[in-house]
Parts: sequence; C-alpha cells; structure tokens
Amino acid sequence: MARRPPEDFVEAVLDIVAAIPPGAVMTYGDVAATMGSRAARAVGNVMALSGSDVPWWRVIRSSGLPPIGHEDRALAHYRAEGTPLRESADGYRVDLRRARHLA
DNA sequence: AAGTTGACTTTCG
DNA sequence: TCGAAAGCCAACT
Repeated sequence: MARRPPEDFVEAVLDIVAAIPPGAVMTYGDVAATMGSRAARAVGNVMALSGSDVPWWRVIRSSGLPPIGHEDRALAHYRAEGTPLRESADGYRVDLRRARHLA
C-alpha cells in the first residue's frame, strides 16, 4: 500500500496547494502537472496523509467534486470563501470554469 | 523485479 | 450528462 511518499514529493504538493488563493481551486491533475508530473493519484495520497496542514478543499477532481468522504466539509469552506458553485439536484459541484486556478 | 493500491483522469458507449 | 473501462504515476510489499 501506498504509504507516505518522500518528503520532497509531499512538500512540493503542499507548497502548490498552499499557494492556491481563497475562492479558487485546482484539480489533482493540475497540481501534479505544476510539479512537472502527472501523478494525480499520488497527489491525492499526499493530501490524505499530510493534507491536514493545507487548504485541501481547494484541491478537487476534474469533475468539480471534492474528495470522496469530504464533500460536506469542503462545501462549508467553499461557502465561506465564496467559491463559485454549481448547485445540482442532490448535491453540488464547484464551477471549475471560473474557480480553476492556473499556477 | 512483479504485483497491488490509491482524496485521479480521460475516453467511450 | 452519466457510468464503466482503461490508462498513469509514485510508493509499498
């Protein structure tokens, strides 16, 4: 199982995530791409382990949905920061078109 | 060295 | 617009 990746990888991810301005979001793929890699999954793994110290809710999937199991908490943050949301029938999803932050 | 796993992405029907 | 399948990357056993 994938446990904690080397600190270099972790720090790189945390640095990028911490650089995302309030009200904006980035997809895992974008974060990975910013690091010069496409390890979207590895990024998610890092968030799951060390994401406690960074605004993890600003990192979401390409679908505009936050990580599985954290949709509720993320929503609270989005509403507090004024992140553009698209309200759906039984849920919501971030308006990537406007909230996406390019590094 | 080969197989498994994961807060993913993209393509196809 | 949605669901299933395949693809990819980094790390662990």
